[in-house]
Amino acid sequence: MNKEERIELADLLFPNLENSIAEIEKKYPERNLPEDAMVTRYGPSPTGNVHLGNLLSAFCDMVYARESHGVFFLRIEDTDQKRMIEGGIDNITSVLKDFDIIPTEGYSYGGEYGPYKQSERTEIYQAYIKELIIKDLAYPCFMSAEEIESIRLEQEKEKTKIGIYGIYATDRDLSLKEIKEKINAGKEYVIRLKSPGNANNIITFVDEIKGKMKFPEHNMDTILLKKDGTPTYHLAHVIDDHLMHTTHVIRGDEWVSSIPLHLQLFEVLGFKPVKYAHIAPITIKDKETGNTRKISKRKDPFFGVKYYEENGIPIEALHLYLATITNTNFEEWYLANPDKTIADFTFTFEKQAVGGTSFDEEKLNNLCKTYFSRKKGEEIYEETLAWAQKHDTDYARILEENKEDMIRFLNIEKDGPRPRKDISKYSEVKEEFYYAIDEYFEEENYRNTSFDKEYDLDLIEDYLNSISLDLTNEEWFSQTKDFAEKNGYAKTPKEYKKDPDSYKGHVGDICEAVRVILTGRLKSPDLYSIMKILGKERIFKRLDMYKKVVAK
RNA sequence: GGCCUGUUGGUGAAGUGGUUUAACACACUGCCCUUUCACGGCAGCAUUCACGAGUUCAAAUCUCGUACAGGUCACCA
Repeated sequence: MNKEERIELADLLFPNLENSIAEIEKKYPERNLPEDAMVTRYGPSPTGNVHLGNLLSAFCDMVYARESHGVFFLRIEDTDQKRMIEGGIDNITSVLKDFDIIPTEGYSYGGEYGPYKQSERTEIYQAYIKELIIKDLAYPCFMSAEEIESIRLEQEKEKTKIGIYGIYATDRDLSLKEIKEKINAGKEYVIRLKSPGNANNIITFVDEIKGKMKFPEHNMDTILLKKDGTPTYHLAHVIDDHLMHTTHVIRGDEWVSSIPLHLQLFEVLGFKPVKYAHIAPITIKDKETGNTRKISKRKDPFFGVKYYEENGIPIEALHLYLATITNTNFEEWYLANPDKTIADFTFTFEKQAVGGTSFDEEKLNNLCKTYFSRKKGEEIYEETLAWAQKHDTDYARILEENKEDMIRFLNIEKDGPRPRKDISKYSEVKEEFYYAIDEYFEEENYRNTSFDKEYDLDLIEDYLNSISLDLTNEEWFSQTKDFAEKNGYAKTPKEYKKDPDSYKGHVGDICEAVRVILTGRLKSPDLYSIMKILGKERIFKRLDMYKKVVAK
């Protein structure tokens, strides 16, 4: 085909395009940003639930754009209408919102570089395809699924590379006449790239994360436009990221193998290529096989984003975990800087893992504890309440009714430099502080306490009568020791251990009895703080309850 | 099978040719602190970096081979 014929073909295939390439390009001017600013994008396809890996890549997009004062936009990649699921798009936007990963631009956020939904951009892709046909870099291909399948079988047998290329690309050099005949006969077709590559050439490429890589040049006549006129991911990616002036495409490792194709498309279309940063997959040990593998939506519902929400893992703690996966030096920095947040950290591609990253639940758990330990009681209260309103409305009611008490309980031992780390999830607050709520405490009625140990309840009653609740912690403990001594108990466990026969016990035994009576358990945060919050009236009420239970 | 990428302790990992007798964190164990539990402190936990060969005065770090693992090879993204 000569150029005139190709123009005729292009017009025949795409007769009614509204805008020329020149007009399209005009609508997407350079962005007015500082020189080093990164423009990143999250491009989910609304075909299922969002999982941890998706979240990680969106998180990376966000932090890199934020720290370089760039742009992070959301683009819905819905070119495959068949796989769309109902509510898929809304699900994506709401998950991003819930997880506090907020684009600065894009679908549902607005911006000048839209539309940010690929299904609304079909004509744009077609305009570029039309150009490629004129330039002899794309062609209509009429091969049927059966033909392609038989070629594949043959290639498998011959042990050659699988795909449509070279001699297998039978429709590559059809004449205009032949094409017209096929179209008139009602044959359906796709548009394929007329790949100018030679697989014997080696191309080198530098990934922002993985570093230098070598590949054979791309030589497949990859499908660019599907039978229904919509683009494949590859075409849409290259055109959109060109027009939207994306500087860095941060995406999953699974895309590495299409780098040669994408690079070739940038070249063929005359675009400046983006920089790529391929994130190592989050992996998990498969329970059945014992092998490490990438997390999957189907096999690991656990890694669906809902899990975190439902179990009350704080979003910020999850961010912390994503940050430790993103940059291997983050965790150490965070621990060394107790007063700083993620936004103060500078992420770099160099510090990003190259191989797979195993999901470590223990680590997440620990990060959550650190997160809670750094929060004030008020904050924990508010966040827990917000969570409970969604997932445990009964507890939300209780929290609201006991707001002041709860905050005081949550603040116990928060003043010092070494805060407690006993909560890792919102859902644990209820269990950890059930004794803070009279209603629960009465219900529980020492259910989890074993009564094999007998306490001198008269003595404890005397003690509780004698102790004032207006003391400092030091004064209280010193008085408690005095009380212990007066009543035949050792002042310290050490003294007791030296000469157990001379004492009935030691001060710790008295504290233990009080602790069991007031909280129903052997372990608790600072006892005197609890006593102060409860007040005398509730203290004696609990003592009476305890007596009744023991009497049974 | 082709192509690409990995492989460091119980776990996540730092490490880019020589102050590495391999950081840090999690987990675990022991001790200390202590009214309990946490928190915190100290100590222990890889004489060795999948294996084999090579380059070098010097290798976890560079090269090659082997094994294993992961990814990918759709009119899905």
